[in-house]
Amino acid sequence: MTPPPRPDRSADVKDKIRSAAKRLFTADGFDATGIRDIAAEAGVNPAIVIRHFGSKERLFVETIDANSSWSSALEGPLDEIGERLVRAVITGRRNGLQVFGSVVRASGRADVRAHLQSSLAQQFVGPLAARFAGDDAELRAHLFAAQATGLMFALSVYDDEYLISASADGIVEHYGASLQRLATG
Amino acid sequence: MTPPPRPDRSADVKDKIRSAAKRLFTADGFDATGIRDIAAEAGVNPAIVIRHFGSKERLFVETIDANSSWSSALEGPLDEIGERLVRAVITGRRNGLQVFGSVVRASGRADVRAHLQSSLAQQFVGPLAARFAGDDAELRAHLFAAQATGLMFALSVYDDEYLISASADGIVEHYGASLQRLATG
DNA sequence: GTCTATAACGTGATAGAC
DNA sequence: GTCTATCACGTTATAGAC
Repeated sequence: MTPPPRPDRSADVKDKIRSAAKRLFTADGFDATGIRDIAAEAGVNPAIVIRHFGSKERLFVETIDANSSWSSALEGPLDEIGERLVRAVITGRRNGLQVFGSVVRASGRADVRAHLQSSLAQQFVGPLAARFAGDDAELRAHLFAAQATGLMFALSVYDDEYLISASADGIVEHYGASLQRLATG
Repeated sequence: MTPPPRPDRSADVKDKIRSAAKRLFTADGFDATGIRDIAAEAGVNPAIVIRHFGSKERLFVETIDANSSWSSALEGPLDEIGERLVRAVITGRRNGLQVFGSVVRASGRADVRAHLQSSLAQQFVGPLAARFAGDDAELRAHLFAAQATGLMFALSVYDDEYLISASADGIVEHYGASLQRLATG
């Protein structure tokens, strides 16, 4: 009568798939990593990946979060937010930028684009708009997000070698100040 | 001895393929448009597309230019360059943004990324660095490009609905001024 | 000999039978 | 859960047409 212990082996398998997918998607991007690669790394059969997650695209969306790396930089004093965010993007884990790049490149798919939009809205624009002052606060929050993603874009999508190897201080000074202007005028 | 009349039928075919490719790549993106779609629209056989252009990727690179739409906005007085560029991006052909988005999403491929980099360097960063003053002119030119692409990115890649339907004047006022700061301090 | 067309190969994601 | 089939894709081999 007592239900069997139910170790629920499938939760285990899903986790293994998730972490394999996360590593491969981050390193190689959406297109270049196949279901077979993920399955091999997780030690399971390719078909069960689809069976558990529905499609490669859904697995990607469920596994990857484009903006989690620097949302913490949005907290703290508002009059230094530009500098703080720029520094977080530049010096933060290179991993965060890689993830951002892989999401951007996969954003042709509707589900991925929707995920990118809502992630930016919830982790970026929303919190900013709530803190900014003035009646154009929402507009400035959107523009702040656009400018911030511009830097991530340069570092992770088109790989601006000059900026990648430039001194952090120079970037912080100029780009941070330019961002700050949108936050506090 | 006289060279043959050279009707060169193949130039004709190449042109038809090019314009079909341009339209489809722009409208649907790199992944979603197949060689077979392009061939059908051009009225030719799929195999000759590859024969003439080598690969789908090379056809893409040869057909699409991510930044040609607004490079003209970089000319003119330097003390209004921020406003001028923002206005060009916002009010310019929606086509230019679509092309930009399709290049960005295809930038996982090495050839496409290289093309995007050199296009930005030659049409954007180079001319800017030459006109900016100060010893950090080159750094500011790169940051200017990063910020400018941030706006294009918002409008064409993650499709920020708020910005897309916002009044041009508000965006020009804030983002243009923030850009201008990098151009002339 | 160059341009074009037909058919086929290899690989990818995914669906269905067992 | 596993295996196999299916379908679409980019690409290539090959052979015909001018």
